[in-house]
Amino acid sequence: MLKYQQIADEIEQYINQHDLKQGDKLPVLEQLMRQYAVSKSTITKALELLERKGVIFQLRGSGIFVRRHNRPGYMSLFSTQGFKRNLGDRVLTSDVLDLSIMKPDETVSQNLGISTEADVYHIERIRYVDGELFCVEESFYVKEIVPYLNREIVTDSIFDYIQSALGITIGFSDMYMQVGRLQEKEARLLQLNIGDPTLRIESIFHLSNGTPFDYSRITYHYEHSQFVIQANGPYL
Amino acid sequence: MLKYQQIADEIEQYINQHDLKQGDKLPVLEQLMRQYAVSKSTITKALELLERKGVIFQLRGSGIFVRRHNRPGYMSLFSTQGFKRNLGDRVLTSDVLDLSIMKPDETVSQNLGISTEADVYHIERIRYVDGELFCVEESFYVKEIVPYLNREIVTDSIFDYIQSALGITIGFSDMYMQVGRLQEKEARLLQLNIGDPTLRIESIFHLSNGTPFDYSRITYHYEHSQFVIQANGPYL
DNA sequence: TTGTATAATTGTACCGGTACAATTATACTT
DNA sequence: AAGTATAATTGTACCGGTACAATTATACAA
Repeated sequence: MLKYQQIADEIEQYINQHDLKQGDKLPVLEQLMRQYAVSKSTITKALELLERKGVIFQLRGSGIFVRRHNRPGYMSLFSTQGFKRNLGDRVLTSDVLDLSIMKPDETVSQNLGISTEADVYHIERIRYVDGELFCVEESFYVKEIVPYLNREIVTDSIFDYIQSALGITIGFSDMYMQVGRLQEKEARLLQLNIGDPTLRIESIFHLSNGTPFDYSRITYHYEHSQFVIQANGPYL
Repeated sequence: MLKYQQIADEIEQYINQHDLKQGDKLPVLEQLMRQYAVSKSTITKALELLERKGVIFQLRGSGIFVRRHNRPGYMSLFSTQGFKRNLGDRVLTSDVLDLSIMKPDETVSQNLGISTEADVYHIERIRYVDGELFCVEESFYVKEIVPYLNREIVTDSIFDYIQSALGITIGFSDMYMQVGRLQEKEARLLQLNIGDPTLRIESIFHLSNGTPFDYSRITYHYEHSQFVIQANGPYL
């Protein structure tokens, strides 16, 4: 494991364990250097990670401070995208409605940048947070990249599997979101009514070399989904 | 202006002017070093900025590549938060419904971390993108930090003003979003019907020293608002 | 007490370097 | 043509350093 990641993790743990609050001051850079016995740039790198993650903010001439929003019940928008971690103490479970191999239609092949003749895994799941209906998700994985999936993997966490078992590293994702009304099938699955409000997010996940490998459409239960996004500058 | 910001801007311009597409390769690091006559770490910093912004991705052993999503009509979620730039060729205009000084209620004072006795500016605007109804926004600015606002400033861009004229630097923001149904007043302003779907985003903007100075609530017209978020790893 | 100049603190910009792992190109074999 | 070892390419991790601007603390004056 990389030094700066390790250090970032430890600092974050420290913050959580000591239940530090917004504005609380952390040890100064030089102190952290000594404490972890690494160079300045390594500490800087670790702190930068934490800053991006919304865990701290740094103020030159002053110090390093804890950043913490104060609204329980809001999930990070990014933590719900394919990852079962980072939901804090909440439990994410799934019902698998479908797991099959198929040929993609025009839209899917377009978004994944593959031919309509290539194989894709098709997965449909209902997801729950603490037992409450959270969203329905339909996703497509390029079979050439993710050659094998089974019900167990798909019930748990697909992303965990493809990273740990297949050694695939995920690079970045594009998420497209819009608000709309529920259609018949979605409404039935979410136990809501046709025409009810909903949030839809389409995501395209890319390997670190830029190849798309997963296209997914998530439809959220509007009453049980609220998200927080911690954004950073620079605001130019 | 900082070197690495300057370089980042120039590289981004280059990409746009030459209309490079996803996957196109940029000059290698060493070439960029020579080209801009700066050290490796400065180029690295510039590229890191662009990577965070979703403009490029880097692949070690291979090169630096252009990243570009291909859905016109989707606005970056962050560019619509207080900034009139970065909307591409789209035009953002506003109708100011109210601009007044008042005492904050409990909710507002809580979110801004001030007493209910402190003064705040209250602003209510309807916002249009290319003339189309986009959202209604109600925002509160701490008067002690932003001592003066007028109708002209508020019609244009508040953030531009407080940064350039007041020299205030914005640090970070927390955004809370959820989907719901329109209430009477919102529906009227957005020319929609009561109960129609909507996206609501509350934002708290902080100075770079962590002090909140702006709390705002935006209610979006669900038919004219679709957003893109370009996310980066690491996905652990 | 209140302001004000001065000094100490502290993170950031930028330089230059070494080592290395991941990728890609090349040469070689089968 | 297709695989395979080898070398060249290329970005990232990490080190250590100087200079500086923003903040905060200190000492002093009004």
